[in-house]
Amino acid sequence: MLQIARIRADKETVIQGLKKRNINAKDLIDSVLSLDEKRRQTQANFDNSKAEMNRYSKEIGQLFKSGEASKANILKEKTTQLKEQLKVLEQSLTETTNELQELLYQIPNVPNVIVPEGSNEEDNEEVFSSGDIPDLDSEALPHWELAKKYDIIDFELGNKITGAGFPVYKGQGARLQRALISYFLDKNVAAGYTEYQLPHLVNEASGFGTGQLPDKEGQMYHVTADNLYLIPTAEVPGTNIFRNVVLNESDLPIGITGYTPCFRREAGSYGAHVRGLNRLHQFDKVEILRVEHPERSYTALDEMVDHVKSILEELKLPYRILRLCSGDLGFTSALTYDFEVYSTAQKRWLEISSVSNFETFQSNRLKLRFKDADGQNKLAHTLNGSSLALPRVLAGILENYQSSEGIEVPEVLRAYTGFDFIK
RNA sequence: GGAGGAAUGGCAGAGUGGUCGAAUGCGGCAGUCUUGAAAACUGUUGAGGGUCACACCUCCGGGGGUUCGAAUCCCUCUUCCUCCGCCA
Repeated sequence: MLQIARIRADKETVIQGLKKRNINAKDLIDSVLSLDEKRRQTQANFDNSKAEMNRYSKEIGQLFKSGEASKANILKEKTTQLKEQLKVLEQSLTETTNELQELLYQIPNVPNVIVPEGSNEEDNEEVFSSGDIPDLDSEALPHWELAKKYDIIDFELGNKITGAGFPVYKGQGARLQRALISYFLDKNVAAGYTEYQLPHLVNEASGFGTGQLPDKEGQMYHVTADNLYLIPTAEVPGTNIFRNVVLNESDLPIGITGYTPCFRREAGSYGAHVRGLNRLHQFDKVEILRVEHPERSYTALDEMVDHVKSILEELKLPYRILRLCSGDLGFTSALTYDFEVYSTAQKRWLEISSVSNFETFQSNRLKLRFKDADGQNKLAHTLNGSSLALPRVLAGILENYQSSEGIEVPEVLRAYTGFDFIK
């Protein structure tokens, strides 16, 4: 959520920024500003009436104390009309505030100036690529075939137990998964992130805190009996640690990492793109998350990108980094880098990480602040990224490391898996 | 799951209808004193809205209600504690 103060002070920059997202926000911003004006006016009216009422109450109290009950009762009668008026004003204030809030919820984050203009993923800007795409022979298999051949992932069993999109990892497949999780977490901890184990279900307030609610309600699994939601990403419980928190400036920066399963309904997804591990209802992910001083957040973003890079270098997978264009940029993000690994057998790129700076967009909604040197409370910047999403990394490993002898385990993982080859 | 009790400022802890945004203690900050520090003393110390700045308004777990007036009374939800039951 954008700060109303920013819109008030810097209306044109906001409109220009949103134009990049192909949004003509002028009318929306104008309604926001006029509603804001109305809200403040209503607030002032309410406050004045309330102040009057408070004066009456005080006076009545004093009259009762000094035994002048009849005088007090006369005053009491005077308050009835005022009371009615207060009720009306309060209702109007609530309505206006809510209306304003709803409009603000509709406005996406203002893209950073370096976000390239564009309408869809075609316009994303490749900023880096690394690793050779192996020249596989014609017998190269896509990962779902490899999974079957080596009996390491059982999609049908998942269908039986739960439904489509809930694969079962078996034997070396399961151990490879566990190895990846441990390896990612160890890398993150070594880079200074504090490891957390977070709840996999969250309440409504947390859903609102990170913006999954009310907009994307249909994307989450909802446990209606207890009104809890299965997390679609560790970002939700991880970021809500900081809901309604005032930090000391010296607490910053904060870095957190955690492994969680992620649950996504993916309503409306189908076809070849959801084949195998490409798109699942349940998958594993290790997340990194930072809370930063506004002056440092873009340095932090670069650090995060470099960190994820180093993981992919160690895994020796062919990958590229994209700077998302304005049309592909997420609602809450000001700047996002996507990491994609090349799926050699499918001949397509698979997104395995997305690293974003939200600036104050999340913290404004969360009320995540820090006390600066002058004792002022200011909104902190939040960032997060995957390091990494497991299924597509696994797909990348299976496909890129395959040979007639089996699937070689990337060297860095061998200490974790305890085996060098999947045969 | 059942029965009781509780939730107040960074922490501890008073306050059971009327100048209570809230006593007191601890902690934090500033000052006096000191070569420096400690101790002692003095002052200060929550958040949001609003204003050029004041004024003013809101907030005592969340939501709703009663009342001229609510931290205080009522309803409801949540969380914590004690006891019973169940259980990895």
